[in-house]
Amino acid sequence: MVDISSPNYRPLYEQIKVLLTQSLIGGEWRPGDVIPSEIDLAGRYKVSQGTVRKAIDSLAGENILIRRQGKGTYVATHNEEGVKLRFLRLTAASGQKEVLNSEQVGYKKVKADAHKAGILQIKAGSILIEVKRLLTFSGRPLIYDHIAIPAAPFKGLNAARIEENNGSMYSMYETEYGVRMIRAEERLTAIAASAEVAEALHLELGAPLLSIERVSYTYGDKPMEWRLGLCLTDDHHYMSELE
Amino acid sequence: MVDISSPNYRPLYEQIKVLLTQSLIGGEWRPGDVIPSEIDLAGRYKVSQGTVRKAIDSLAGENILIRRQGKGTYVATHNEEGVKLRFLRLTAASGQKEVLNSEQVGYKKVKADAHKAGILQIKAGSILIEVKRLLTFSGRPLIYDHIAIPAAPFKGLNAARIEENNGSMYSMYETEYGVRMIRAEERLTAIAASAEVAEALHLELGAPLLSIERVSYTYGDKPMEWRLGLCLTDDHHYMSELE
DNA sequence: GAGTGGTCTAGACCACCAA
DNA sequence: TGGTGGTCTAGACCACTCA
Repeated sequence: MVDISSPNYRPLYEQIKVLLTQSLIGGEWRPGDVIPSEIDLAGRYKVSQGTVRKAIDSLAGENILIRRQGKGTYVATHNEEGVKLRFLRLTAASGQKEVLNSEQVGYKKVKADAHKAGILQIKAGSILIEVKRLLTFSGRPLIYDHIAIPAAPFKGLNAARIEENNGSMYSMYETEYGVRMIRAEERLTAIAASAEVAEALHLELGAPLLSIERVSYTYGDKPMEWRLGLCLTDDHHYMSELE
Repeated sequence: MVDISSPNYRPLYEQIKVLLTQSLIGGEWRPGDVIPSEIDLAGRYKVSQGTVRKAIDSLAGENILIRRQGKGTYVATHNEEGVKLRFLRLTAASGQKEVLNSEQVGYKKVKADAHKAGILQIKAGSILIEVKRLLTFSGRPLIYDHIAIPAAPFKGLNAARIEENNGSMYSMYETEYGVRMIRAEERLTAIAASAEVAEALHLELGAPLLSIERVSYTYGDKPMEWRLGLCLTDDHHYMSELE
């Protein structure tokens, strides 16, 4: 029970939502786990099942939890088939399903410049891990990716580890470090290919490319990854749904 | 009341949702109107207030209805400040607010080719209205727009009418024809500027542009507008939220 | 104060799943 | 068969708006 007459009143179900989120951050339930049933949670927090239900509904709507009738409520994960590429909006113009492959072309640790430090909300000069890679779709190189993450939460990460995970960064973050990305923001522009990228993607200098700058956020809306993808879009496009 | 043992069982609130949508399509409640209160609707459909509430919640989540505590539930509209440019994802890199202006550079009626007819789900050869225009942001030309809509639902539309509405197409569709767009899909690619566009946007031939192909849908997910925007993105970007 | 949407509860029953 | 989430109801009370 909660004091309803408090000056900074918040609906009960929102408070429950915060408590659930804290259990997720704290690692009580990890990606892929089943969380306790609605009735159990109602008992734990001393509220009705309907209130817990509303909190879970909200988290399920944000793709943080997944409900499965008859089985239980699960912590969402990037590991399952079908959800693996949840943040990838690039699809073939033909609609064909494609085979993705990742080839690592660079790995280093650097000090964060002011720009990236600001975006990732860390101190300028903190250590970043930066990865460059080439993504091929059905054998054709299409994306030149540049990824930066703070080194601190990813202790022990190295180039070989990424290779082992076959370039599936989000799976690796979850499985090995318990860091789950819940949402991302992307900024798209059209640019002309630089020499470095033109060579990697087998293009002419100055060819138009789709530039996708992405910032990914983990629980509590904390930014955890910066990414710049330069994409060839002659037979692919970026899909965006407006609602 | 509804037969729950029917073979093709659907939750009551979904059936209510369909009934509400039909009233929207039929024009019983037009954009900007207040719909009856939850209690009234519960009485009309012979269900509990909670069931109506769930149906309305769902429609509100799709931005089709808007709830205002203490006042009532409204049919969403593109006419209000703040919602006017709901589908415009292009923002200044600086984050500055901008003044938009539209200059019409072309207006004609044509027969639909197979491609557009397929997209708009009309017969090839049907009459389309096609508009070309130049959008300027704070005085600078940034988007070269090409718009196509079926002529049939927009009887009496002409170039002057568009000018009167100052290029705000979605407002005009609603206000003058009762056609409200509820969602859209966009496909983005990077292309090189053609001669026509380069001249309009004061660019060099071959400069990289963001190409945005949009299909907009009205109630019942019926496609009603095709649009191709070619955008200069040297100091603007397209924002996309991934969840 | 009357009317609206917003929250919360308690309880019944249904649909789905696994053992 | 028992446990889970999903639907539906009825009723109480709160917060907001406006006359």
